[in-house]
Amino acid sequence: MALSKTVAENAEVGRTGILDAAALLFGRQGYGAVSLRMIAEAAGIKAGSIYYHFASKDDIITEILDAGIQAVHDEVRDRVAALSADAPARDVFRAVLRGHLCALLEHGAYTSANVRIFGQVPPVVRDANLPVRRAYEAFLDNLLSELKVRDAIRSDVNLPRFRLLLIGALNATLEWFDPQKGSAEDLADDYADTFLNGILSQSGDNT
Amino acid sequence: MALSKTVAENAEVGRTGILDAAALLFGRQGYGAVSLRMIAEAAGIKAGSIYYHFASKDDIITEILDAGIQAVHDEVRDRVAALSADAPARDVFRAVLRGHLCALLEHGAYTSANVRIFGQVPPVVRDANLPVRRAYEAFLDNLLSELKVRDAIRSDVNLPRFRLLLIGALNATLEWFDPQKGSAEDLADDYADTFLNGILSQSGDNT
DNA sequence: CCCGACACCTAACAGGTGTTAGGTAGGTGA
DNA sequence: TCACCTACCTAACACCTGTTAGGTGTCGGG
Repeated sequence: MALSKTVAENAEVGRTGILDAAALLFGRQGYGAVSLRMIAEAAGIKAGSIYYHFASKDDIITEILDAGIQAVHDEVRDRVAALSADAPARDVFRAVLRGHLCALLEHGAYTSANVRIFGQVPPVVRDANLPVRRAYEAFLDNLLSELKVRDAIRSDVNLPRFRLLLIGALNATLEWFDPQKGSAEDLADDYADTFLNGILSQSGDNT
Repeated sequence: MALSKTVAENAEVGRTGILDAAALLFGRQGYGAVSLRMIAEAAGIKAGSIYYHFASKDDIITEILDAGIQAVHDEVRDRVAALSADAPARDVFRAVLRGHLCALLEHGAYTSANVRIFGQVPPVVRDANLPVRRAYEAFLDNLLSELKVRDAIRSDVNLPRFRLLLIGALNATLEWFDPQKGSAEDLADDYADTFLNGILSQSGDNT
């Protein structure tokens, strides 16, 4: 009875439970600061049992990193795909920002872990994550250059550099974003306006 | 002779050498991943000797965090102060971005350590860093609101939020910036143009 | 020539690290 | 009923952690 319930719980937890717990801890405390014993405790098991599901600590983090990027990529792709083919450039740009920010800020233990610890993970782990990362970057670059071809984006904008600026600004939001002070979608729309229009007065004052 | 040379080296190193080595390592590998023995080795001494200069690991990191913010604050303040009082808004904005990026990207072991590990440091350390951090933020807010009063920035721009967007985008550059592919000043000017003017075509296409 | 002071050293402490070998309880299919 | 598989467990491994106590050599001042 008590035991069968335990089994049922673990059946729901298991491998996924370990990943969830690890993603949360890595994102909050950094890669080197989180031990397998912390992860195990958060997942409700003992440290040694992790090795039934994963070959090493690096193995766990590799999987988390990939899932983090993929979640954002999927969310952005779906939102853009939901638009009609001739949607205004402003709407496409908004969909990108909304997808990225919602995935990052609202259901993103894996995503925020990726943003926070990618820079401090062993080189072999970072290299393993690069293909998924590059795929998302290429997807964004394609989207942006399509807008440029449509003449919606100024021709003098350096697109790869703007993509870096954009992703950097978006990812940085998880350092201060508070869902109680406004939704991720509102934030995305506000950011979109800033990026599209700039902050300079139309009057062109420069005194 | 050999010994006196060692002493001379240590006189130059000592406390500062420990801080320099620690800042570099913390920035690269994260707070929890860097041990006192690593710092000691990088500084050319033994782990126990660190306690002659610092009371604890937290003590070291606290000092690094403060110095990191202060370096950026000083650089930006000096560059803005060097402008004439009636300098065009565009020049003021450029000076801010140049100062921040140069401090961050060109001589910033402390600064980049701050950006990378502030989020993963023990709460007590983070709290100790908040006053210096808030001072820089307030300085930037003042600068920006001055530009707004001068009618250079559109009235519908949410300044505190734009400041977060700006700092986030600037800080993110150290994840990819390569000094061999262009100077920090050029990057700053490019970013400034993007923020001021936006990326949208003047023609206002939205098809 | 001796006295501190300075800046380091060694050796050890209790506890934490990733990882492994071997054991065990409960459910499944024959 | 039996064997097997899954998903965990315990105990230990060698090593690394922040930190401390006490020792050592070199220096400038009296």
